Amino acid sequence: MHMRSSKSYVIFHYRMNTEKKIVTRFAPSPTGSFHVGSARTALFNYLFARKHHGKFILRIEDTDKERSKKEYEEEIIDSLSWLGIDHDEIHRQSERTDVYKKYIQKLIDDDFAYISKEEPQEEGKRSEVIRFRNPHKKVSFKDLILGTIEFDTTDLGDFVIAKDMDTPLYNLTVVVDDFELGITHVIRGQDHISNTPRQILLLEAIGATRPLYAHIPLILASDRSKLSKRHGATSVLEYKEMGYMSEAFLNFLALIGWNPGTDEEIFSFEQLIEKFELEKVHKGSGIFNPEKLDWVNKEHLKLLTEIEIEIAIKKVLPSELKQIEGYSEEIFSKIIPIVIERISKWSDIATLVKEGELEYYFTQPSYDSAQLVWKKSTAEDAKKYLEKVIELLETMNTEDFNSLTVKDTLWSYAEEIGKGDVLWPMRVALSGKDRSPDPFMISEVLGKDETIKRIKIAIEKL
RNA sequence: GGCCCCAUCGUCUAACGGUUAGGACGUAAGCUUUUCAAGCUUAAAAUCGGGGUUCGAUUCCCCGUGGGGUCACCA
Repeated sequence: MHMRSSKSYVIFHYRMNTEKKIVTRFAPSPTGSFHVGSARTALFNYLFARKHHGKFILRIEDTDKERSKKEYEEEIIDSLSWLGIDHDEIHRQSERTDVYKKYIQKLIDDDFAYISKEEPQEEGKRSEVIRFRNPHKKVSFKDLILGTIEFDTTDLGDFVIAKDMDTPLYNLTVVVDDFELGITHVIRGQDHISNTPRQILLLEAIGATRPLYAHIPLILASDRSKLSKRHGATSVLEYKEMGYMSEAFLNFLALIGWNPGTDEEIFSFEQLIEKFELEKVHKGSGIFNPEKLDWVNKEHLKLLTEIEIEIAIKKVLPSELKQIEGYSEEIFSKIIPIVIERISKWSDIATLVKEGELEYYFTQPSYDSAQLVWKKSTAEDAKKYLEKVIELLETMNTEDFNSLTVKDTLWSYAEEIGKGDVLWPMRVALSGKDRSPDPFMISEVLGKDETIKRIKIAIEKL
């Protein structure tokens, strides 16, 4: 955006100075695992607040004493902390009963609410609750994402706002807290749209200013249904355990329902804050696509420096790796570049180890002698070629033995005989695998002596 | 079912009312120093349907259809 005239510049500054500070909140209830959808809601609230140098509040909505669990609250905190979404304030609704009580009393005093005698139809229901006196009017609000939404609140009836003076319910606590905490923007999932008219009625009754609403699209499973356990991992911590990078995970989440309008897709957390715009958030829900997550994660992986990789990788090394015969840190640090190229997330390392894809770097592989023979060449040929390979390798300097020099040494011979005829048996001699990195890279890791030793073993087998 | 919301490739998405409807993931094919991985190139793949408005609709309006949300003394 360019300033077109001094006039708009003035207006811009005027607004900067007079607009009140933006305050957003993320208000999860600790009644279950911390979901990826919740993470995205938290992210958008965070991004918006940070971008505008506002405040981001975490509010634990634990008014339901039966369903709320401390362990779930801890999961929320842990998840957000892994994601790097830090809050400026934290509040627990269970600790604010007195505040709500005051408002309930006022509502009753002002005749906006009343104590209602009930005939309990179900077990556990009370014979007396506090209901809001519905004014039966039309309510409309301008959603920042969806535009104007209108409801006829008559359909809502006299909804219950508290079970008793000390047991307020969701709609009441939300309205009171958003007001008392000075929330300017309520950014939440579209599943809350139908709560909005109730909350508007309530906030008008308590004389609260109305916040701006932004209902963000939902994240759906691949069959367009609600994301649930049967679709695979739904909790944020599961993704942490699967070895995704938090920054990549956030990047991926942000892209469901939002994009900066350019072709760029890979963003750091800082870039996300810088580029995020509520106005660019979509209306329609999006599907959680795990393949794209893998790709985004891999892109972030590629951006890491060698040191970062080394630190990260050491944290996730499976214990099985160290149990491999011949394991050494020295060899392992040599294969890090090879490993990085073949994974998209940290847990893939464990898979590589489990599938024996790393073992041969540390220890002599076992394999069937038939594997050593490339296509139509014979065992005798393979033997002959390998003997020549050794002869060539012997001429090399131990200090100067790396994938490039090995390649230089062997290349013309391989081309002369046939690349597959020479390189395939060499590669199998070193790895024992039908599939692996090329023989030059493996040679570099193994070093001259071990390379020659393994080829000799192969020759014995032929 | 009532109320509310939504609708571009399989998926995530771009496109002042004028584009050969663009990009990315995934898929397929090919290339690159044997295999695998990575990389590169190419391909297939979309404006839900019907009416308007307009010289011209992906874009604006209406009606269908489809999908989703929500209808608690849960949040």
